[in-house]
Amino acid sequence: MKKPKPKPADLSAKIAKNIRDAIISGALIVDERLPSEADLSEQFNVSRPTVREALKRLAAQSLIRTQRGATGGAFVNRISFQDAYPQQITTSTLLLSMNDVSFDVACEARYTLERACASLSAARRTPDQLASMRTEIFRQSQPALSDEAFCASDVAFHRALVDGAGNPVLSYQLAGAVEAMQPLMNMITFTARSRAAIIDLHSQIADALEASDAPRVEACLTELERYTKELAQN
Amino acid sequence: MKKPKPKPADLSAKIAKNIRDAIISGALIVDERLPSEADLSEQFNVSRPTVREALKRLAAQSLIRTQRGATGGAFVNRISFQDAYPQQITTSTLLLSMNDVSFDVACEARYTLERACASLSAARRTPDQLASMRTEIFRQSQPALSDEAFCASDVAFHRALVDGAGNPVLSYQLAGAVEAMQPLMNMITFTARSRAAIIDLHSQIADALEASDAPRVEACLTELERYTKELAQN
DNA sequence: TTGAATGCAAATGTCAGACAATTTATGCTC
DNA sequence: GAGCATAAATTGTCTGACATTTGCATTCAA
Repeated sequence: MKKPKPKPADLSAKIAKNIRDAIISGALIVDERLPSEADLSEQFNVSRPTVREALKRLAAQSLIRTQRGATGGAFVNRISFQDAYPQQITTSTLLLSMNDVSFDVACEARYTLERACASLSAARRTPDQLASMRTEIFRQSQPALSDEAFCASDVAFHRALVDGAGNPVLSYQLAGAVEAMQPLMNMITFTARSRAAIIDLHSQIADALEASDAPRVEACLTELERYTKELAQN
Repeated sequence: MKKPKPKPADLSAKIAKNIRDAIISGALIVDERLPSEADLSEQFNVSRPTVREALKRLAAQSLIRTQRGATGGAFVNRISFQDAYPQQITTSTLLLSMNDVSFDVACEARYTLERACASLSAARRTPDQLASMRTEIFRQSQPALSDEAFCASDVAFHRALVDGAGNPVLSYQLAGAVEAMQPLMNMITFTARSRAAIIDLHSQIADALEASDAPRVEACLTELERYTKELAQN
């Protein structure tokens, strides 16, 4: 009655949750070494394989890392933004492909978030980031570029724009939204004319960022959103 | 020479990557059943415990689910937004706490993203979502509320605002940014006066959303960001 | 005395086989 | 035909063992 359906979690899941909670709460701090697998199996009263399954779950989330040898063991991992990117992107990509998210909805989310970065990026973008954008624009102008490579360059351009905001938290959150769109974008075939239109908007964005003209960046992004949706309908 | 440092991944990690790639590429489709653990151990030429470690890694990412019994096995999971929320929040929270992200940077990211939702939410928020916000505002006005409960209600209010945009992708991406801030917010002590100021802004936001006045929502959020940062400095 | 080689110990990685628990399908009985 | 018992398939867990890696202490030689 008290538990009508809350599934009776497996032992390895319970143990993983136990350790995960300890990490989140701060009871286990970064780089701290967990007890050995043998010790853990004794503490939790389970066998070593079960403990290992639990540790692998945590390793899959980058919460711990393991090291062999005499002073080895499992250590609480300092999750870096770099560690978190691939997972974030994988999850976002699968969310879009598995849940019948329409192109328009995904596109709207992406450009809405990106516009949010516009004013910060206009104020803070570094010369380096501007140069990255110009490089990608040049790459996109090569007619021999495949559609996929064009999309990849498009992603790189927009990531440089986002990184221009100089806020790592923002960059991380946006990575999922921007990169997860790529498989959807890959389904579009770009004509020479549509490429030219996109490149033109990219150039305007780069110019506006260089001039610290945030409203114009936002306007270009809005136009880019509209144009992308239009392309996707054909 | 070809591999200066690429770590020699463990067998269970290799197998997990193998299956994960198959899922991402679409070679394995949603709800498809993987071979049994015995079959997999034969296919990959490893023992069953090793296969199981690999499957647990995938289960930790919600890529598969397992079921016992005669017709049981491991099935490709349809990742729902609901599945992805907790992971997204856990990762975001740890990223903030483990990487010395300053309160200001996290706060800026959060409110920048939230402002991005303002115009959509002003146009689309449902009466239900407005009611949720009013409910949270009322809750926040109870003087007996603990600081932690006040923060939790604050999160609920802002999530209703974000959900008002009616874009699940946006809601998902924002969840990480908003919820991950909570541990940082919990370190603030709210005086009666600061609570009143926050509640007043919340009310203004709800009013502006009801009136579909997007610019005013954005202005209030900006003021709320400024005020929150000010509180954090004391 | 110093340095390098060696061996030991501790820990994770892997394997093999067995049994338990759970769920479905099957076949038997009435 | 319905209901019940049984069997089969599959994951969950345990036990024990061996392989591999790594750090450290010890030992031996220069």
